[in-house]
Amino acid sequence: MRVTQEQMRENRRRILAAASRLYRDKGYDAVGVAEVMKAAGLTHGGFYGHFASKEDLMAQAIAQAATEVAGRGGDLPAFVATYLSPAHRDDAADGCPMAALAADVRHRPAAARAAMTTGICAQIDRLTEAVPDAADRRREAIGTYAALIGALILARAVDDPALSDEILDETRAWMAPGA
Amino acid sequence: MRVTQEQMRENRRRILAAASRLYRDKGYDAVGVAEVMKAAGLTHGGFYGHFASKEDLMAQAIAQAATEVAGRGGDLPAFVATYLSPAHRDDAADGCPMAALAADVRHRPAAARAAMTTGICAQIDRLTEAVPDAADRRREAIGTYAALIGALILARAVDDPALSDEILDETRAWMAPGA
DNA sequence: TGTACATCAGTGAACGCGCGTTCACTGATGTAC
DNA sequence: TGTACATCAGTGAACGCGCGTTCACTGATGTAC
Repeated sequence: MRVTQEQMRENRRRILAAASRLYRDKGYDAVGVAEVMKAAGLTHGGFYGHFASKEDLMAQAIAQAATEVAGRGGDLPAFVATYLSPAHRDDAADGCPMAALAADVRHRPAAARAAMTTGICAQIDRLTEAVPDAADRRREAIGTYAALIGALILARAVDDPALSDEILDETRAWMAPGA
Repeated sequence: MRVTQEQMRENRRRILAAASRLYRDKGYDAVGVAEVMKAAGLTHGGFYGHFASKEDLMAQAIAQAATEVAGRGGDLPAFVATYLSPAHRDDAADGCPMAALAADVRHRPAAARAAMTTGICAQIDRLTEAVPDAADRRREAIGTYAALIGALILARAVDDPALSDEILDETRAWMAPGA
């Protein structure tokens, strides 16, 4: 059943969006091609009309997610508070793709790593602009980014809710001693 | 071919050690039971005499790795420098199990998460003791730990060596402004 | 504008490979006498 | 101490399931006249 060219582009967009959500939620290895296609409202056979392989999908899903992250204005404390919120911790599917996938991308082929690198660069640049004028804005941005991602990963790994909350709260307090 | 009881315990130790190394190096999903057994010098059939399942092995491998992490004295700057060194980044197999596996453990069964939680708690406690006397030693320990793990994960994810080095160096400098 | 036909996005059955797991068997260990 | 035997850690072939990938087919789209 052939579909409109526009419908085909829309289908491709839905596949990427579904893959991005599922990968962040469950991890790359736990998500199959059939599951992604079903989430996009299609059957698995048509997958290879859009992507060369499952690895190709992952690289493109990361590339797309990396460009989506943008958007936040220059309010760094507000960004930090949102990033280290329980809501973000508990909703990885709609959250930061780097926190969810950066550790995994180490084991993936070059294309996925390249897409991840682009996203990390962009995020560091964005954070650098958000840092109040100071001598080492980029250093501040990198350190802050590392602490954000590390705290979110630790808070998600731990099975004790109180400890998880403590990691989020204390990391936030540690980064903004004045607040 | 039955072996000595002591040899059996030694074999079990070797399986756990091989699994711990392989998981840190390649990730849990990429390492098969047969590969672990081969690395331990055995054949795959004997695996289930030692462990109930692959998941059971992972939980026990994490539990063991978590207790091994100990050892560092109270020299926090030296620990940070070692942790954020290129050598540690490039040798995940022998490196920090939390940086390698914490993001992954979110998708694993309860036993693995519990073992990881124990390890993270222990590491935070150890860091807390290493922090010079201050009002919020535990806060400092948690924030430092988050930054260490986040920086190492980012440095390992990125495919640009210069950026990777920069992440390690700037995070270290950011955490110790006085040094 | 209307018609005939070639194109091709999507379908779903099938393939093949890898991996976790099982099991009959082996032969050295440990024990009872 | 030596012998006979039961135990059982390890072996390797085999099973079965899931998943990535392929492919013949369908039927709506887009195009040539």
